[in-house]
Amino acid sequence: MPLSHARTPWCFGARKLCSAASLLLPQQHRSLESWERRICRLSGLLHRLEWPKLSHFTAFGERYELPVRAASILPGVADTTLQDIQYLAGFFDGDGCVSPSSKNAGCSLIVGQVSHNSEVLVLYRRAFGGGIYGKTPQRGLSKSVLHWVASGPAGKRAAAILGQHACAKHHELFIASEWPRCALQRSSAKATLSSMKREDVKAREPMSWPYFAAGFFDADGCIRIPPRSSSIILEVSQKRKAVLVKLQLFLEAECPGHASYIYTTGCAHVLSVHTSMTCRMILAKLLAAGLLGKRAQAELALGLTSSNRMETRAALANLKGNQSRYRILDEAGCARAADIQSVQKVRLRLLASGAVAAADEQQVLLTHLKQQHTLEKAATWHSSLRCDIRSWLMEGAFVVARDAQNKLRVHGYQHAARSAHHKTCIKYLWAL
DNA sequence: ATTCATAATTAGACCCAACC
DNA sequence: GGTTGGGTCTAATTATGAAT
Repeated sequence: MPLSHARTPWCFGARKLCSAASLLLPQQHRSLESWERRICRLSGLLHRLEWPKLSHFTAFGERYELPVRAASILPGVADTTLQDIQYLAGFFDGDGCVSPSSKNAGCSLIVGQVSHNSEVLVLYRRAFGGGIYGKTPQRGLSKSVLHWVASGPAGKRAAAILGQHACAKHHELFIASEWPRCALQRSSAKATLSSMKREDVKAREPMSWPYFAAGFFDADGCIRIPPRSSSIILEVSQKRKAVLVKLQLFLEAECPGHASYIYTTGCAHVLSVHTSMTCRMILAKLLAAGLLGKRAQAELALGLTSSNRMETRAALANLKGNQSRYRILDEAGCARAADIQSVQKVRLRLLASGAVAAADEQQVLLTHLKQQHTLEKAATWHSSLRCDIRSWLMEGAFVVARDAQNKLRVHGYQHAARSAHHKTCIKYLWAL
């Protein structure tokens, strides 16, 4: 059983330890290289931290033991509302996968989702049957993942129903719903599926708020509060540009006067709405249409004011995945970024007016500010890493294997003497 | 306001195999 | 043939700050 924070003496010492360490090793004197070396070592340790396999998850206030076996009797069609189906179709367009099973015997529908966002998987099971299974345990910054799988008759029926409402994957769903019996035709169906996944297929027209709002946005959307202003930005990123174009047309019709942009980054396309008023309107409509996974995020964003900007940004970051956990600027970081931008503006103005010497002075200042910013960001990253590793070890995570470059040897937290284990870990953290 | 670059997580695709 | 439970690999996605 993991030690509780309230009772653990190590936990009481954690903050003191951080501050004591910073006194012993004056952080302002550390070079960027030194920070990067320390971050690299801690990241190595972080990526080897694993939680015990998930035995259950909770959704809609109910506890579900894993695996949630496939239902033997399919749910009735009448049990699910049209809005639910549209939502699930939107979500499937965003995060679903049509995949032939081994030897092409059948075709399964799969939706994967991090375990804290498992409500949607329960919705799929309620609507179409199928089962919910654990996939990967939580390791490092990667959260544990669950997946809903519907195969056989359940899969076929789900594909047929979802296919009527999906805009991007309706062809794939149609193939799954009509999975052939003949082996030769199955091979060809598999090949067609593969080619569809690679191409930007023609998106179908019927968009609705439950589809976009809830489903598609829940799966593929992003709510942002930029570091330098109290505004909201909504983004939807997709490999298939055609879907985003349809979405843009839908928003134009639904939110007159709104401004959105589609730009390409790498191999994906992003639809971005950055006018705060429009974003608020869209968020309100999304909530009304049954936004589920990002409901808390949307509500937080709608409560944004100029006075609670930093708290809202931090709270929003807590509700999201860990992709950028250590890159999010704190209050001081945002202030530094704002300083850099204002000096940059002054420099450009001076350059435009021909005051080259003064502009050069600003350039020197700018370089200094940027260096300082980089250094401070690294220090914050390092400090967050230390705190995370410490608290995750206390919550029951264990180190899975020994790293070739890393001299530390830590035994599984579950099996080793707890205090000895913690002393080793904290000694290690102290040494960094 | 608009667009871009980037990092890291995660989704997706493709496996396999045991079992019912 | 379908269900369950895993695995791996990498492209896609999600999220960010920052440049223009």
